[in-house]
Amino acid sequence: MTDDFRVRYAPSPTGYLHIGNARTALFNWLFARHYNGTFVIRIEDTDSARNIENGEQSQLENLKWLGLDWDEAPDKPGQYGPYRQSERNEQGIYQEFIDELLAKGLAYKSYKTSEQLAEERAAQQAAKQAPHYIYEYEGLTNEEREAKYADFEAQGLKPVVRFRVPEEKVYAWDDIVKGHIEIGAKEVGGDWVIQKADGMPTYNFAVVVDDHLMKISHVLRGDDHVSNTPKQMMIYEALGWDVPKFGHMALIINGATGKKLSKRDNDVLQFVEQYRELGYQPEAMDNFIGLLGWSPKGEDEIFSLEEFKEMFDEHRLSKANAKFDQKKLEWINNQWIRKDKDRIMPQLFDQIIAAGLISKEEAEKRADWLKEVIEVAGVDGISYTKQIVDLVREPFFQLGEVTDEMVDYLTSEDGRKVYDAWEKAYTALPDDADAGTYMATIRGIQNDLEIKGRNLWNPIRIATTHQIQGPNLPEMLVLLDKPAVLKTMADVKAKYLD
RNA sequence: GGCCCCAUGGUCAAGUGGUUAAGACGUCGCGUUCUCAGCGCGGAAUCGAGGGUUCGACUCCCUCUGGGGCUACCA
Repeated sequence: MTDDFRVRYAPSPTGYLHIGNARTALFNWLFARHYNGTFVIRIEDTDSARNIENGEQSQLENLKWLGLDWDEAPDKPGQYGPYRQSERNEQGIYQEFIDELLAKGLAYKSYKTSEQLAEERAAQQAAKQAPHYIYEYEGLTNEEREAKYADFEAQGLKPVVRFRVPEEKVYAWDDIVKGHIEIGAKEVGGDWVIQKADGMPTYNFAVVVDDHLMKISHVLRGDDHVSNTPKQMMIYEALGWDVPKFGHMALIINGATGKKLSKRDNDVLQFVEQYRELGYQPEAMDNFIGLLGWSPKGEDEIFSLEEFKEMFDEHRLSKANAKFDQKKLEWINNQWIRKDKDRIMPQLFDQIIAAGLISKEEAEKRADWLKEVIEVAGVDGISYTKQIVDLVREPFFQLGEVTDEMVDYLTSEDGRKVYDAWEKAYTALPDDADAGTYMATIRGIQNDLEIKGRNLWNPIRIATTHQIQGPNLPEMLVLLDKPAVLKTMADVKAKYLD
């Protein structure tokens, strides 16, 4: 580890780990690990009203699940702690710098009520002006201003602290992903709040203080922070601090709405947790997310975290927003599921057990059989492990309905002939016949009756499994219990053929 | 409205002045096969539009159009 590269992921515990956050975390991790730097996690919990119960814990847990680790965090204190802003605030870390700005006259106390602010804003909008904070102490001396403060205090008003924006300045930086960007100070909307009435610092202020104190060298974050950057640069400047390098990554877009992926979009699964429950693999999530807004040199698409780490190059970060492509995620997960079946098998067992198709004990007892069932049922076609349930249910655990179409196959002239021949042949076969034997038996019927294709296979398939389509029939027959199949056949015969 | 960013097929994207414009997902077709899945093969973009610059532009510049982000005592 070197101190040259110190990056951080700074979530606020207002919800569970979101795909967009996971991506920010992943790229920061990649950046840190690729350059042998330090990866810091800082919790930005300055909005107590929005913090949720298990937000922090759940986010960290899901980050771990994704295979990310960190060097400094609330649960792993380093030398720049604490790592929660609420705790840092309690220690007066922000207050110190707020006082400094106040003393230097670079910030001031403002007592305007939210009603006043709303009025001002409404008036400006009505006049077709951009909303812009109106400085209330224009032309006053320090003493006069202090006197006003005292007045307001006497009225019982609580102040916020606003930063006095140097309107004439222009802030510019060379963005790691977007290149040169410059934004005039007057565009930030006027003097902005650095400390709320409840004493908490605001995001744009705390982030600067913390990034500086934690010696963060590179800030990789979402595009949506571009317009915050000038605000933050003002603080660095006012406090005489060096500015870190910024990199603003393109956003992940909801394909349906075309907008930034939002927690309120119900048409897309938003949270890592949800994918985890469906049986997506962490490797697949990393793989997919790592390819959203970033591309490797070659033509391969399947990469492990370790490979991403080796290849990582911040210059290959994309500038354009990327739509979230669920289909591609499914394909990538399929690739990871198939990559190492033995590793996935326990998860598949769990899904089948959870669905109530088999008990845990029974699954263990018949593990070899269940493994075969999973394989034959078509595990190679699933997108996530939970899908295996629907694949194995019929005919291995339950029988489906016999549809009209199936009855037609069964009761046709060919169907009846095939059924009789099959019943005779199958009954005569040993209980442990293998797939080759079943295949040969069916081929034999084909030769004898000169019936082939669907007219041959469907009646047998339907009589034994109640299915008209499914995995290879001979392979299924090997896995099905012969007495049960005979019973199924007898029932079908009694109901439709007699 | 203002400011900022972006623009190669449905999607993710490679490509940094001269290429038959990679690859992947998805999709369509064909093949394998009783069917499904899988697998194999194949089809589909002239690079948002219009101007420039250049012997030559997907690649550079400008304008337009389109999309996105921000515009809180949220982060």
